[in-house]
Amino acid sequence: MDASPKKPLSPLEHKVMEVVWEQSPCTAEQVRQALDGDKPLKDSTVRTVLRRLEEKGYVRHRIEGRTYVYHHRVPAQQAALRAVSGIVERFCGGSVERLLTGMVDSEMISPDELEHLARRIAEETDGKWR
Amino acid sequence: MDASPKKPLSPLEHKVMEVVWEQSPCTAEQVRQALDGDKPLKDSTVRTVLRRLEEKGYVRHRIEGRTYVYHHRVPAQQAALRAVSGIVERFCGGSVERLLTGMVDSEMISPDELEHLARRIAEETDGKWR
DNA sequence: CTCGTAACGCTACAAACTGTAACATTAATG
DNA sequence: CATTAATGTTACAGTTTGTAGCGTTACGAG
Repeated sequence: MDASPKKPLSPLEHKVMEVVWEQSPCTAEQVRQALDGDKPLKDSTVRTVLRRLEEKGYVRHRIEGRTYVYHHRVPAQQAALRAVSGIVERFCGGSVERLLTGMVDSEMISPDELEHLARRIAEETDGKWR
Repeated sequence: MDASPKKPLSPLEHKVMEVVWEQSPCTAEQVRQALDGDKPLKDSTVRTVLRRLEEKGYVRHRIEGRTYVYHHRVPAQQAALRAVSGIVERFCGGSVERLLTGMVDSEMISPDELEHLARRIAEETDGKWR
């Protein structure tokens, strides 16, 4: 089977994915509209990107009537994790600790908050598993 | 001023950066040797990559005698954090919590370990500041 | 049944990025 | 001054990205 996608997303692909993640099942046209902003893309452009995303394994489509309805294959969070673990791997020599320390140092999160979250998560999973 | 680099690194650039991060100040030749493995690169190749890395703001060089000595401009950890925060931003809607939850769910780190680290980090920073 | 139209398929293409490198220049050094 | 170690300059093919045009086709309106 084709494992989860590992290829990185280009900026535009990313924007498209954001829409897909948010709108769950959606058509190319919906994506196009969601993205229109300052620079409206041609529908063919959007469809190309979606096709590439499908090739990369990020989305899949089903046919409804004669319309392609796309939906993501991997949840945003999973994609994020994959990306993060890649980063941790490459930049921090695989040390999650160093990453967390860094997140605190750089004030991405406060020590307190981190501890809080950690505890909560521990509790939750604890309840769930044991 | 040129803010810290935001451009992503290509695979090869990344490998080079790893060497630079590890060997601190180093020459192109040193990098080349560190990378030689199965596929030795020409020195000009390495120098090109280093130059590009300098353009991207990841390294800087000083001249020693007539040799370029490179050193990183941003520590590996900082680069990692920058990357991670970008990810959290884009994939998780800025929620660090969701990221952590995900890291636990995906077993990147166990709940216990996370709690442990969190506590230690909290203590450390606490001790450092107050 | 005929047409306009909505949707998709296929193909293209220039710009930027990557990996890789050859060749030119230049400044110490013996 | 010739050799050589280092850098400067330039190139180039392959891939990725952003963007899109054009062709085909199945429906629904008339």
